[in-house]
Amino acid sequence: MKDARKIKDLLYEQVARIGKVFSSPKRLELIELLCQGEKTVETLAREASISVKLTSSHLRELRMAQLVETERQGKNILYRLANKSVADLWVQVHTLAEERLVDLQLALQKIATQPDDLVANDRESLLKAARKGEVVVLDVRPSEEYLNAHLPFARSIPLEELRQRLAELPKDRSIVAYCRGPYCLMAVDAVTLLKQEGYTAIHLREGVAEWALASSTT
Amino acid sequence: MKDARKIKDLLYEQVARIGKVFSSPKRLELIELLCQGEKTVETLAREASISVKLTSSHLRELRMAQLVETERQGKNILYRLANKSVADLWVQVHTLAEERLVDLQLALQKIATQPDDLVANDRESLLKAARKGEVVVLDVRPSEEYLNAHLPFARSIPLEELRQRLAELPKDRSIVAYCRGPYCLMAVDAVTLLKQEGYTAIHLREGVAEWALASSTT
DNA sequence: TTTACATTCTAGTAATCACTGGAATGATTA
DNA sequence: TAATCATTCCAGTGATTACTAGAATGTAAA
Repeated sequence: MKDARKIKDLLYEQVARIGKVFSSPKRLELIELLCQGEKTVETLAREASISVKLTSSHLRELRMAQLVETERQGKNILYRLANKSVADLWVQVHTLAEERLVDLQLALQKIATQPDDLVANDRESLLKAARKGEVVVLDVRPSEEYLNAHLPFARSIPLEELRQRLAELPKDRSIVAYCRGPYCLMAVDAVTLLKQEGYTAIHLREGVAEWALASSTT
Repeated sequence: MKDARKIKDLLYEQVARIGKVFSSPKRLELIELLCQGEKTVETLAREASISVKLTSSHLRELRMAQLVETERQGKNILYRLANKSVADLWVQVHTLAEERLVDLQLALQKIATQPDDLVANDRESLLKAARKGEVVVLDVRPSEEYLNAHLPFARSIPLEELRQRLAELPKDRSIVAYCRGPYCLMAVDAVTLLKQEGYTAIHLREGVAEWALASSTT
């Protein structure tokens, strides 16, 4: 058979369809947003700072690669990831990127004002401390995202409300703030604010998707 | 800060560099070949059925994304994956593709003449049977690839030599043949040949990379 | 029906990409 | 030195991509 080549080309082409989805920065951002739960086109567009129309076309790419599903809800159309594997792959791709790309490492270092990130193997000890109430795990994402899924023992105070609700937080314990993941800056802002106000605050780079993948493989 | 957008764009752009590598069919094929061990440009070009020059430029992309390393060995330059994570990501990408893309599922079904694939959860039982010698695990890849890494208890008979070396195989036990992975057709050919010659032969879709990832996560 | 949400079509721009061919350059071995 | 392996530069083709804009279409709630 000399058509072995044709068959192979066809197979790799199909796999490349998935790869293509992960080759556009904006599409990656949309995937990360969808990792936080289902969202409307408008929300996605706003959060990713692009037009509704462009969002729509990126979502179309995602739909054609079978990576997202849609559901009509009244006037809105909700988009969600088709599968946990999609969120997992996003985490694995950005993890490999962080592992290999020096430029990305440098950019991430600039974001963290202090070297106060908790790293992956601290997950167990964080969990233990949170269970005992020794630290407060703080979810600063919008509350819908918290309601969809959150880290164990986490409390929700969206970044927008944080300044008004500071009184809810204790000053005698460490506050571990997290948001959507390493590329979301909300937790960074939260930590900055908390430190200004005299709290002990730590930034956790992991989001729900990162936590879920790490938990399922250990 | 209104430059939060700029920072985010920069971060996602970096991750997309990795995604871009996985968006070209030929690059995927090169990655799969490199999963079998280090290879020269010439070998890669021949195996992927493309020109040396084009191979060289694809490898350049891979190098710029820090996913491969090179080493000079005499006249040749050897390429190898920078990291086990790269092989793992390849497996995860093609696994997700097989999970989500109906076209790919159909194409793969056509390849397997019989529905005689061993599936993932049979790994343990295959291992047990191989250990006891109840089945023969047969590696039909070129012997350099076998020497670089192979499945536990596997024996090496490259596809090219199989017809001449049939006598080495027993007729009273099942022969489980594998090659580079689900997109490599060598094991399919081997099984076809073995069945013609009266052997009991089964096709294992997993290659070394797939096996390694599955073993490390369970 | 009007309004809001969402997609689709067309059309266009600017950029990038995969691939080919020719010619030049290096590095290494014999 | 010549031969081999590999990369690079140039130039060019054809295709695809990301994005924007305007207009039309569809779907569902008020």
